[in-house]
Amino acid sequence: MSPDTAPRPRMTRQRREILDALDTRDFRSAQSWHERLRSDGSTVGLATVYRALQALVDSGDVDSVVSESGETLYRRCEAGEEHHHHLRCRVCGKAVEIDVPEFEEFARHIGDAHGYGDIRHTIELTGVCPECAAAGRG
Amino acid sequence: MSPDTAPRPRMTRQRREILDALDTRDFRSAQSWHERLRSDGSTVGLATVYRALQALVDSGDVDSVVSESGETLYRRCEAGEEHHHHLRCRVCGKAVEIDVPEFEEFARHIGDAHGYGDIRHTIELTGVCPECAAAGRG
DNA sequence: CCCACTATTGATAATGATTGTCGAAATCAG
DNA sequence: CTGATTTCGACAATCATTATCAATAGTGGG
Ligand SMILES: [Zn+2]
Ligand SMILES: [Zn+2]
Ligand SMILES: [Zn+2]
Ligand SMILES: [Zn+2]
Repeated sequence: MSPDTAPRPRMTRQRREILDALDTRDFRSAQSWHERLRSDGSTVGLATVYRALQALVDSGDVDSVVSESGETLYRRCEAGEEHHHHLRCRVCGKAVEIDVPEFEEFARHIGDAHGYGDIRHTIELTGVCPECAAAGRG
Repeated sequence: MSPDTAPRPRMTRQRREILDALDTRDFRSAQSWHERLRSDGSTVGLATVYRALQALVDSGDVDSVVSESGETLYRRCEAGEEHHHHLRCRVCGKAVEIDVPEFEEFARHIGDAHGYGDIRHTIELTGVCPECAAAGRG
């Protein structure tokens, strides 16, 4: 019942650094982003990176996918909040955004046909990017 | 250099029990299958359940998917080794097999267009099944 | 500019799923 | 039946992620 004043987030040095690091276009784990930040001179803590990434996912500024091994990978996307999917390199994480026009409607139909509600879908393509293939990392 | 004789797996009481338990049609975590086995009177160990499920996935007899939370879920499918996808209840795990006709070819095209090789794809639909919705578990 | 009030940080402990270890028990070919 | 090997299972170890909590640092007012 309390007015519940919106708690506006503070702009801290750590959050600036994390946003800056996310400037690239790869899917990486929280730990990987943390390593990169540290190697770039930041002293940000791991827990802070996890918290910031989670917040960014919630606000729609960052996309996350769960890898085959169960790790969560994060990436700042070009499409903003718009719904889209990815073709991601399994080796280096580099991703391009794709869309699957026919599928969005198809998913709803399938759900209806089986009486399932609140349908969500996951579509991810993975492969080995040209660079990784050339480097024999495939 | 050694002939490397194919080591055929032994049929143990535990493996029989696990295969029997998997007779149902839900996606469940290894821990969940283990609980069910124990509550049905089995004394099988958790590690054994993990090992058996992994082996069954490798042999193509069981499907696995990684849930949103990163848990791996297992299910014996009707389609055998054939490639297919699922519509799964996020609450109880019940799943139906679906196919996504045009997508298989589409995936390859997208991969080629971006120079990515060894393309794999994941398509999973999740929702709340009629039973779970009726029970207010949605 | 200084203070007080909190949100945030970060080192570390805790959690939870999964995998590794290793002596004991069980399978199965001979 | 018997011995060589596989498999079991209790438990420790690992790995990603989350919770703790005292210390630190934005922010808004004076
Ligand atoms: Zn790559
Ligand atoms: Zn979509
Ligand atoms: Zn259900
Ligand atoms: Zn497919």
